[in-house]
Amino acid sequence: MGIADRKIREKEELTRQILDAAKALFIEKGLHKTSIRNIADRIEYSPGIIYHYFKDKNEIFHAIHTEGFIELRSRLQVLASVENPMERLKALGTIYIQFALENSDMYDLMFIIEAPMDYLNDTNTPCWDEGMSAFDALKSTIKECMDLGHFQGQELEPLTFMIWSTVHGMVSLKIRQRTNVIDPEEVEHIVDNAFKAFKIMLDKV
Amino acid sequence: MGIADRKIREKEELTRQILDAAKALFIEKGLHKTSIRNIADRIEYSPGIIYHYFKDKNEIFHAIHTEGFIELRSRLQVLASVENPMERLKALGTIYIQFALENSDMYDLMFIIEAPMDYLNDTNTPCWDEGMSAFDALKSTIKECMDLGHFQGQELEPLTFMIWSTVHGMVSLKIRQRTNVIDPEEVEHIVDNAFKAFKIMLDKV
DNA sequence: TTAGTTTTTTAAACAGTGTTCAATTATATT
DNA sequence: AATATAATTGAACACTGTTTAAAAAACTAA
Repeated sequence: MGIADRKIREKEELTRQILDAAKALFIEKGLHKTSIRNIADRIEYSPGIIYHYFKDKNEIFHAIHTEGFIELRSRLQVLASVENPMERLKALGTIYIQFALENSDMYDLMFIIEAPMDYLNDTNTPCWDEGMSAFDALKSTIKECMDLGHFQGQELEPLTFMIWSTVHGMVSLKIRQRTNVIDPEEVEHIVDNAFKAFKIMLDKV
Repeated sequence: MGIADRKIREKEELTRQILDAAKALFIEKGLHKTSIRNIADRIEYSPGIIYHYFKDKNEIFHAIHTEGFIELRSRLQVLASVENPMERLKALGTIYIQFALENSDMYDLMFIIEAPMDYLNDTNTPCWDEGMSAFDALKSTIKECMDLGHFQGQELEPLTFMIWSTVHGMVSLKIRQRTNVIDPEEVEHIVDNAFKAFKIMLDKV
């Protein structure tokens, strides 16, 4: 059935249009100032149509959050060539921070706002797959470090969560404008310097 | 003028009523589900009245955020009796985390949501005083640690921001439901264990 | 080509949001 | 008691996410 195929294709195309419009508006106007009507306006459809393609706004947020993880994963691909696990761990942090600060709205969506997690709760999805696989990737790198004798006296999972928390903490304080505790001229480089401080620490233990 | 005094007192009383109602609703319904009309309903006034006491919703958020800092500061008072700065630093982290998890809506208000920072921007307030003084308190404890020979090769400010980021990262990932990357049964204690991992690290450097 | 069926899309409505402001009510002063 | 001042309200405005009956479009079969 060629017609049925085309219909499926058309449905997918509109789904993409909605997500692309939403994504573009997130960057242009910010996450909070993007409404369903804004998205509908941009794709030149009535607002109602969106609810035939997505359950609610949270599902749109979740879908884009998933695409953010795909982008992050692809950025982390280059780490495969880094042999030394300690070097790889540090490079992972650098890429993570870079991703967060270059795509702060996307990072916000992935790791700060409630919407994508609310979607998981609403649909009774027990696991946050995207988060889990990212966490596992970090965990396995840290495991390799431990196998080489680093981080002695530490447990793998708490340590992994702690390291993730450190970089998340830095970028989320920056994104949510809590870095104004420091000299405004220095703010630009504070995250960089703080991450350097963290790398110094990691090397010592 | 007794009448003028009473008028001032009455104005202060209504201001307090508004803030108390808002605070109570934040805890009962959550930050996001509390509206100006909810607050007005609770104090049995019309919604319009609130705008004679506060510029906008952000100012209410900011005012309560300030009270959160007073509460946090008072909790940190006990640290004065801890002589050893390393012990004090670790105890500071413990109290900070406890405060955050016991008053997650208040923590959200203080360190995650945009509203109080938006208020500072709207009113052209250059400094985030509450954040700065909390940061300075942390900084001076870490300075004492460094004077005793800890954290060699580190710069004070980046290190301070890094340590803050670590605890902030842990609690904010928890508060915004990103801890579901771990076995649900372990989630309860993950922040505790991660902070233990951090303390082990601090002791080694 | 026409008639009937199915799918897609819309417009309007609902209940809510923050905010503003003219009109009203209450209080204080002369 | 009349006037001036301050406090409070209610309705309106321009939004928000979401639902749904109705209209439009597309497809199928005679």
